[in-house]
Amino acid sequence: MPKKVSFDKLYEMPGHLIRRCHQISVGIFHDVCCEFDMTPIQFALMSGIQSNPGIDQVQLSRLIGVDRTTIGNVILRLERRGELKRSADASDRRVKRLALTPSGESLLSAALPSVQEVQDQFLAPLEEEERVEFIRLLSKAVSLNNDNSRAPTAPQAA
Amino acid sequence: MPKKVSFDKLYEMPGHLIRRCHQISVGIFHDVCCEFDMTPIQFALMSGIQSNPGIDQVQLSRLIGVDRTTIGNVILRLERRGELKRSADASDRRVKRLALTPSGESLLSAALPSVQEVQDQFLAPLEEEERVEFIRLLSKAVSLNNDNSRAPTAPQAA
DNA sequence: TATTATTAATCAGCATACTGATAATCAGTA
DNA sequence: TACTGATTATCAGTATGCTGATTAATAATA
Repeated sequence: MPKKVSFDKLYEMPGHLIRRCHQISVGIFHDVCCEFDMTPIQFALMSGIQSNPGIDQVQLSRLIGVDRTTIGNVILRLERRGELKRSADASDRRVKRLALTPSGESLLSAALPSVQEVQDQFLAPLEEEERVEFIRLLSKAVSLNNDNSRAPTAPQAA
Repeated sequence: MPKKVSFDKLYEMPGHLIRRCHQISVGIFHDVCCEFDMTPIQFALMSGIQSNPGIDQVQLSRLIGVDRTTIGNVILRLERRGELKRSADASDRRVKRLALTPSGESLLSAALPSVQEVQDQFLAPLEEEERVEFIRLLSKAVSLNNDNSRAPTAPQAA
């Protein structure tokens, strides 16, 4: 079969490999955490709220690196499920402050070991030293490309 | 502000870091390739078809690691734009074979240098040795986790 | 031949992720 | 005070990525 330059290089392109890693990581998450009926982004969002109760949507989106429009929809779903509550800010009527409900707190605590298990399972095929280096390189790529991101993180809120 | 275990570890979790990398990679793609009005997955899909003209949707989805339902929608959009054509297989009426149109071939060729530039830009913050190691670790994580993936690749078609 | 199993493509539905625009509100200034 | 600019949340629209189900066609078998 004919082969062209564009496809020969696809399997070596960081963009393609990262998309596949993301796909795999999300797949493992759903396998391991299926009993909690939760998505990776919902876990991140609830973690951010738990650590910063009363945070608003914009600050939360900067904390975990999720687009502010996207986060609005995620919050809506979690609010409907009763895992968090929105309340109007007293001095600024634009702001809606976020806090977990007791149900949300329980869910987050219950899911945490499984979420850790997801990370371990993803890294399992790598050698111990490779795991450390992989995380270091991912962190470096993320932090040094942060300004190029569509939803840059600004974790000063935490 | 209070901090909890779940959030302390988020920034070190491969799942979170990979999601952010993906977000950044896609963001750079759209910045650099905006003139081509194309998405990363559309590029991958067109590359796969160019290298395997006449491939069907299932084989293509296994080649580039995209869910078969998702790929149907991407193909539909590219067909409407005139970048590819679907034609019924003669001996198996279930199968629809895919091929790029001249317009699709031109688009792919024109975009290739920019797509390469996306990869370079993403890797730019890393040292030369780190880039090689990063790609090696990404490849290893992808290939050894392939069976855990929701859309495992099976590149025997290429 | 008739039945069963498998496969390719599609459909409905949901969630993430973005763009660009808008409404409401707040802060700073002429 | 009135105006301007910035900010928070939201809306409409589009694309990727999945689940589970369905339809049509093929392949394998009793």
